[in-house]
Amino acid sequence: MDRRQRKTRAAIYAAFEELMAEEHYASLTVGKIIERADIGRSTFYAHFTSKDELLDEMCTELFAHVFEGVETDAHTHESLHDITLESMLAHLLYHLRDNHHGVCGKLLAEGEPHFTSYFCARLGTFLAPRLPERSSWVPGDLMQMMLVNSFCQAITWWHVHDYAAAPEDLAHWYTRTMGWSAHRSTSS
Amino acid sequence: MDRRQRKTRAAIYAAFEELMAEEHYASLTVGKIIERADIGRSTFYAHFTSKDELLDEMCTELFAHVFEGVETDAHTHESLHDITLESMLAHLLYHLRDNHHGVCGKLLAEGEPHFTSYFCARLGTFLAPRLPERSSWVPGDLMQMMLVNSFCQAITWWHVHDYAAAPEDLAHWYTRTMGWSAHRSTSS
DNA sequence: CCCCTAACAAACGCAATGTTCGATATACTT
DNA sequence: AAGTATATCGAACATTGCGTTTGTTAGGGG
Repeated sequence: MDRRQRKTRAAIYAAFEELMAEEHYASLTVGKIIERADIGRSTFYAHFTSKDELLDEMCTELFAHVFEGVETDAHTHESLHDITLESMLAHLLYHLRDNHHGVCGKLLAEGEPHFTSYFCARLGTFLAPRLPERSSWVPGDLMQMMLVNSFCQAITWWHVHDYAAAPEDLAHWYTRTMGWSAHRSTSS
Repeated sequence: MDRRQRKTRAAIYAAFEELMAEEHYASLTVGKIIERADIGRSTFYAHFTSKDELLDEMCTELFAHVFEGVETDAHTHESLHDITLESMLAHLLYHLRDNHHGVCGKLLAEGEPHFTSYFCARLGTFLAPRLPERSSWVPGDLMQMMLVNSFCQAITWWHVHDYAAAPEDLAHWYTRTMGWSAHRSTSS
């Protein structure tokens, strides 16, 4: 890729992250982004069609880091047979807190619909194979929606409380509330 | 109140509900509302400062009907000692489905942040005194957030599936998933 | 070195917001 | 029934943000 393109892309990303730390995503405008990034209006639109697309692209990267990071960490730091769902979730929470200044928690807390649905979808595919067997008389998709979203709520709560609790505690509270504290992860 | 005011107010409400049934709340504009209501622009702003305020006002009315309806129904239709949390929730679901063509489910499904937080808050005050005692080592507000939001997810799921399931079933699935199916309501 | 193309600035049309103002019509009051 | 108050109208206005277009400039890659 052209060096100029890389530069402006980086500038946009940097401005975007700065601004997200300063105000709500909903109140961001393309005008603010290009001002902060110090680029021309038409240049922005040469790279992204909207601020939502910018967010999408950032999510793709971010989720790749976070979720893949969790998988590798889980296999590295613990004996394979000690991987519980709870410890996986604790790992995930570490990554969510430390990546990009907890932007995931922030966006969830803001209730940003785009982001929330995107994040829930990704979290769903991550959790689905790891969930314990549940009573078969509850529709699976309903069950998954509730479980995934409860975890999002936990993240939101964590963010609102400035990440004061330990990730392990939060993971424990979540798994306990959902009724499978000591379950062993079903995936390798 | 002046008859003229009542009339325009009613026209605005009617137009608003019609339009909400036709498209997403987010895509509504003041222009569409006044066109449908057939009133002048300045007239709208004489009554509401924005479409969000219109929604807020509608929520206040709607929630009053729904939640109060549930309370009176519960006391009317069942012997006092047979009131379980699950049956309360089933009642609530009946009201949510039948009031204003399931507008609550629609707005929850659209992930409208304003509405969702408003609804969750109201649902929280409704559920809080009725929840079973839970393990004290999970922060109470976190627990409530997860429980309340899971119920919202259940409503969303129901809406997406065109309210095909019976309210009793949904309430049962929810209480089972949250781990207190047969609990007796703690409030009278 | 030269061509290619990304970036730029400025301006545009568009859509939606929320406000203002004088004229008109409608409702309460007596 | 007449008179007064006021709600509505409608048209215009400034403002903000969007997304696009244009010709020009500056920089990178072959």
